[in-house]
Amino acid sequence: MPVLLPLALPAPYDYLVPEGMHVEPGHFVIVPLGPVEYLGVVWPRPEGAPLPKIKREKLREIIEVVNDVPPLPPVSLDFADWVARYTLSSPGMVLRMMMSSGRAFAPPAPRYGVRLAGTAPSRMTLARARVLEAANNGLIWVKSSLAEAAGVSPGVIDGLVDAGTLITEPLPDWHAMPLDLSRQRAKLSPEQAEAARELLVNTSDGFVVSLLDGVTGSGKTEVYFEAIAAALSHGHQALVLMPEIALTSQFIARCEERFGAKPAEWHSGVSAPLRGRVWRAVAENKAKLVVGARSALFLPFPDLGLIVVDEEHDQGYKQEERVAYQARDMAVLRGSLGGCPVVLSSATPSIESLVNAAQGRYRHIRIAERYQATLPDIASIDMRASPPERGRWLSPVLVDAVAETLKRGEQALLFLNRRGYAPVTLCRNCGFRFECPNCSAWLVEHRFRRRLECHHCGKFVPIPETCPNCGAEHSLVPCGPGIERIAEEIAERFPDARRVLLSSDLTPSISDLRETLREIEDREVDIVIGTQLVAKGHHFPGLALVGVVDADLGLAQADPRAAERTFQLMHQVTGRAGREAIPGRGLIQTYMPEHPVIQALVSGDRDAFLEREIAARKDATMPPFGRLAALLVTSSSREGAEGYAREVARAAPQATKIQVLGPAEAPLSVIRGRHRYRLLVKGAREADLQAYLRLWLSAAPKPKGDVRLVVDVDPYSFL
DNA sequence: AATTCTTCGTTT
DNA sequence: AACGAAGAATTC
Repeated sequence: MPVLLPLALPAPYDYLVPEGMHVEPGHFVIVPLGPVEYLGVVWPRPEGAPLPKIKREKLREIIEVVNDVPPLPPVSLDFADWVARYTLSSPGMVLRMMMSSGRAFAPPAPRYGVRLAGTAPSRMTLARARVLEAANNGLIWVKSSLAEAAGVSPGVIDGLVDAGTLITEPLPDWHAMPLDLSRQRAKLSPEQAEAARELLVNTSDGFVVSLLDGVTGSGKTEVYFEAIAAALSHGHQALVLMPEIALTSQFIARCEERFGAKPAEWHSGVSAPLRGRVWRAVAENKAKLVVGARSALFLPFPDLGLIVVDEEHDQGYKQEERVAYQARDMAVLRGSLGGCPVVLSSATPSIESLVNAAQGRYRHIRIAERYQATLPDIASIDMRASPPERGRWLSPVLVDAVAETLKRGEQALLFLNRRGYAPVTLCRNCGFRFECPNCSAWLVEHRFRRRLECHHCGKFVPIPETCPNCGAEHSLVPCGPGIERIAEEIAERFPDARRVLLSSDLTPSISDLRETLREIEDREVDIVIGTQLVAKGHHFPGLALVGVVDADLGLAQADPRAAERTFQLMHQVTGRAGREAIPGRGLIQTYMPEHPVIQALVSGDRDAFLEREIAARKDATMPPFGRLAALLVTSSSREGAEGYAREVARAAPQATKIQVLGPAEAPLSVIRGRHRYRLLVKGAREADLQAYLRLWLSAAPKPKGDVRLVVDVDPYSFL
């Protein structure tokens, strides 16, 4: 029997099944490998596949079947093979992603909760009465959640346990979510109702991809909730993928409102024991609704009836390290293998998805109207015509708009997609610039943490007093703005406003971030200053003005998706303004107001911009009209990386519809002390890129020494 | 991933 | 000759 191990091996290994043992594909088994034992999964042998070519006497026996873990469903095995073939990674590494919950394979630690026993405590207090009332439903409660529900401290619960009023009982492994599908759904506008009707048709019969394309604030979530409700009511499981899991608290609250129960969460912030329980609950078909980051796609759903990819355009869906995959695309693959409908939702769909919709592969559902609100009025600020004062970064036009907004008692948001205080620090005396010793990048000043940081390797040094090059004192000057510097300028200009700075490096825990977001929602803040974080799908009801500090930042990159990305980001962040009763306004600071991206944002003519962008992609046969793969060669020595990259390039086979570009030194030529060279493979849409790459890599010499080669199919980063 | 095998250079 | 470290090869 083939057994796949969660290791970087090229294929499953064969094992003998001992007399009396019964195994099926998907079963977890313990097998010997060399001198050690591993947990692996019995794998199906593809039809017509050659029997093992190794000598029969070399085969060893399976040690045992792990029966207390539910087996991987057949669709998961199929999915793992497909993902491995598509990404050119080893199937074992994909299996590792599927098994990444570790704890699921240890017998689950018994957990205890408390239940009301009936006997009243001899001493009754107000707090105890509240607990009794909350626990009156006869259910078993987790201690901490009972304390929270009753609004008392955990000590009160322990006191009642000692008094015998509450008794300790084992908790079930998973609270089968008491889904309430009979709930009154939110009132849908006629346009939403029509979109929901269309979506329900699309998602009622097996694999179909729907692109739910609705302007920010059009209520896409309510629309796809209808499809989720339908899948759940048929008894299927449903999965919602989100790009930024830190920002899902609002979504979870809405799920609770709509379905009467919290969905299972799956992301890096979930504790290891809970991940184990979620994994098992998914495999046992007990967890019916899962919300998660891209890795949730690899959970062992036995009966998945719907996949929703929210904010499908988001770059966060692309995993770069280890197995390089695009979760949005793999979601479509998972849907097709499982015969399950897929919904891609966005206010600014990716060019890839729009082209797929236009060519009929996806069904396009558009919602043009905002629900109970109008779209924000967007204008650009020509920084050449109304420049900021020296050493400042906000144009007088934007400052006035913020002042006006505050006067009306409304909220303003300033967006700059650059962490830290200043991107470069230099010496006024000798011109020295602080550079990372391990990377070809400047050190970014983080004034809040009083240090210079490298954003690529994490190295940091305290901000020195004197120039390390010429020794001059007080000669170091920060150059250019980061988000902390904008916060400083805002603090100087609006000292009385309540301000909050949101940046991924300043908000350590997910719960802190959620708390801050709640404060903003509850209007405890007047001005929000933030990076990327604030652009992503969070709804602030009091927000009237969004100011983009530097719209040109993303346009400078030599990246085929730079324009698309900038448009999406600007559109998303300005779309935060003006919901519900407040009309919104977006102001975009730029030195090139005539740029098509800025023009498209200001005029609101998305379609004209997209048409141009699509035509440009088509001309250059860039994705989705052509296919790309990137090869990255790294080594601690420049010569080693360059030399091997050239050898690999020389081994490239001839093919009519595929060309190889490079090698070229990567734009970020050194990261973490490793020199980087890139090769780009460009193929026609119909070309079998994976077959070509496999042929090529088998013909290429093996990397020697510390040289590494990684393949990235459908790359999104060109650095 | 973990272990063993191979190679090469150094030490006694 | 013996030892040890580093890198390559193997595991079914």
